[in-house]
Amino acid sequence: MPEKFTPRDRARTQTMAEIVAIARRQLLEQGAAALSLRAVARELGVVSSAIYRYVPSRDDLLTLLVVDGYTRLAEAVDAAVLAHREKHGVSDPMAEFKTLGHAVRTWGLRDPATYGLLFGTPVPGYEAPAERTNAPGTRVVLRLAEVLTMAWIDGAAVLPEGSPLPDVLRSELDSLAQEFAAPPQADHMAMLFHVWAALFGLVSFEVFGQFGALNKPVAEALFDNGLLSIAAMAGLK
Amino acid sequence: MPEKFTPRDRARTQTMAEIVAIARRQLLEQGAAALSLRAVARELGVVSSAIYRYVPSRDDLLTLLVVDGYTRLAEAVDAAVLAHREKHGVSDPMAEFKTLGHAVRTWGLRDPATYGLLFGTPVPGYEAPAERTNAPGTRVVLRLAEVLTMAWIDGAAVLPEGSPLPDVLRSELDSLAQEFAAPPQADHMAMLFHVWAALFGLVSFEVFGQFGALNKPVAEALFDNGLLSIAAMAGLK
DNA sequence: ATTGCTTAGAGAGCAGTGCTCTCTAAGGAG
DNA sequence: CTCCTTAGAGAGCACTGCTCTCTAAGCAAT
Repeated sequence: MPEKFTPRDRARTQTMAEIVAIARRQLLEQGAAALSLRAVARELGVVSSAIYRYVPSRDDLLTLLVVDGYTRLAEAVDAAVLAHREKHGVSDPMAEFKTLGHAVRTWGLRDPATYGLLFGTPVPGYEAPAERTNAPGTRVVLRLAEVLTMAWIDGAAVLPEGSPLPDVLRSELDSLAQEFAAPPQADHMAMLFHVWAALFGLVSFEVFGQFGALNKPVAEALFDNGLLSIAAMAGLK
Repeated sequence: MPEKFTPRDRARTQTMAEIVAIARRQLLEQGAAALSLRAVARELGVVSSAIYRYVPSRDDLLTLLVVDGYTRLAEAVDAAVLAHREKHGVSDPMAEFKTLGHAVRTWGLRDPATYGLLFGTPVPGYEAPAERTNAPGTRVVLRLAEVLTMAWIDGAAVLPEGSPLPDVLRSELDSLAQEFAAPPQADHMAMLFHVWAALFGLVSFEVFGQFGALNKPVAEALFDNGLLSIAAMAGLK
């Protein structure tokens, strides 16, 4: 089918993009709570009621920004990891893990408000529609899974032994492991999850300022050290 | 000095307590964003301008709730750990660590809005005044430090070897370690920090619903397993 | 080309918010 | 009893999200 684009269509998608751009800037500069449809409309040069032609509600604007944020984060992470591979080959999972971790941290520190929107307190009364956010929202975990899985396969990482998983958990994780190409089993899935949570715990504490003001080089060194501990937790050397 | 309490004084502190109680309930039921001074005033049976006699601003109300939240969390954690000690003695740091972790998780799941206020996205434009929040805000870490430190001292936990800390970090952490009674050195402080971050990463992911809807027994088992991995990271067996 | 549906935007309006101001009445100390 | 302080009332300002109705322009079919 030919799919015509009338001038109106083009104007619409352009206005839409402009709205997201304006909202993103306001989010960056003033935080999520200060994000206002009226302010966006004002900046767009349009009366307040008019943006409701484009965005049905404030929550919907947030969803737009959530999707946008997940996508940008995933792209930053992918770019960092792939650039590393480009340069050093795929043989160093530890280095790749560190690269991934630092990419997440750097991105979060650069845009704390969006980071908070993605990984912080959920906006009350608002639930991100899974069908729109799931795909972009899982890209980083999937990349992390790829890095760790490769390490586990080729022996660069060996999962430390622990007590066996309880059955409820094992069966759940096994079915989840099906979706991966190769050998990760339930134990690997559990560890992947813990690494993921620990990494974001580290980043969140720093982005959200949970421990007062650490000066930059100290914070960086601490994060670096944290990545090493997390890697060790996963059996990665 | 005699410190008289006039009827007015008593009425004031009582009204103050009532305000916090109402706000807390509203926070629990509708989340931080929906917390409104006017709503609190309404429920207090007073005209909207009147609560400004008690609370100078909305942000200040939030501070009140932050302090209140930190205190309640710390009390829940302390109660759990101390109850465990009461029952089993102080000889099992692993069990104490798990008790502490579960206490944090349970508390967070029971009052997600307050948990989010404490550990989630900071309210933009609002900075918790350190002189009021620091003391209650550090109680849980200090308890965690106590548990781990005891384990490190009596050999129940042995810090895994890693690459030495960079100097900037080491000196910073060493001076921080001064504040503790006994042997923890910079490496221990770093690990304490990572354990703390990993624990809250785990809890936050669950409280904030970062991974869709896991059914309860699975989530519990996963968390349990996560605690084991974190403990292993700290060299705790 | 004219008809007729769809759309972008304007404008007014509602109910709610935080916060400030002024005024009244009661509390309490000298 | 006097005089200062305080709790609360009430009006008002500037802002929010969102809805409604109306006008003018886009666009497709006849």
